[in-house]
Amino acid sequence: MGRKIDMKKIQDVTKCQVTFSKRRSSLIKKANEIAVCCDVDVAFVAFSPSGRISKFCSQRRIEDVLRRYIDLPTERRLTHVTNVQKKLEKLRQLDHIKGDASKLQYLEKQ
Amino acid sequence: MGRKIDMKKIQDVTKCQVTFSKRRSSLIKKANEIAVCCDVDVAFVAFSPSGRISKFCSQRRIEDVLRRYIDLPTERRLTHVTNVQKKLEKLRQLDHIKGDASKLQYLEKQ
DNA sequence: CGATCTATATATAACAG
DNA sequence: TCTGTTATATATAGATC
Repeated sequence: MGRKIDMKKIQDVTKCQVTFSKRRSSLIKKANEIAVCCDVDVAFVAFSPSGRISKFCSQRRIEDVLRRYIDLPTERRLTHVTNVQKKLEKLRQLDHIKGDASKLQYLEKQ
Repeated sequence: MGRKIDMKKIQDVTKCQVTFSKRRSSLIKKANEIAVCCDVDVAFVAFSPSGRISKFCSQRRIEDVLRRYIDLPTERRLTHVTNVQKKLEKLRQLDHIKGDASKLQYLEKQ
């Protein structure tokens, strides 16, 4: 979408805020879509460095969904790490070695 | 993206699972992008009806991010409902008035 | 199920006002 | 900052294997 950007922190403060605002809207929109269409309870929370908080929840009380997760037995939580997150973690390790995020991400998709 | 679908629960079980799987991947990918590019801590949790759990967190321990939110004073949390969520809620009310069956599902969850 | 392909629908970076 | 436009990059429904 739009011109491609590197997978690294946006240094320009204004540009970073604009990007955050736009992407947050899209993210929440999609969270709502998956919640409705796939009938799942979804909760999303984001803390910005400046202390701002963004959240979305498909139910009335986000606390219930979040606590439902936190209250799970530890071993149950650990077994539910998604494959996608595993891939992301693998990517981070590669990034650390080669130091070029955008190139590695391209490789990861192959 | 792809052929448009209605904003209502996908009745076909197989189709619903496929859609959930695809959209979850995209959602987590975007959550990671906004976390990195905008330097924010993000947490995402989803409970499917069948009991499956999906999560993503930009930090090592998702519990920390979720609890960080839950532990906020109630009034602080309430003041941080995003404008997008407000719009979604307003949309639901309008939908209710118009009586579109597929949109009534929103209200049921409230 | 999971992967891949293709035609569309969306998302969005850069820009303009 | 906020809104709107536009050119591109992504996401994804449906189909097929």
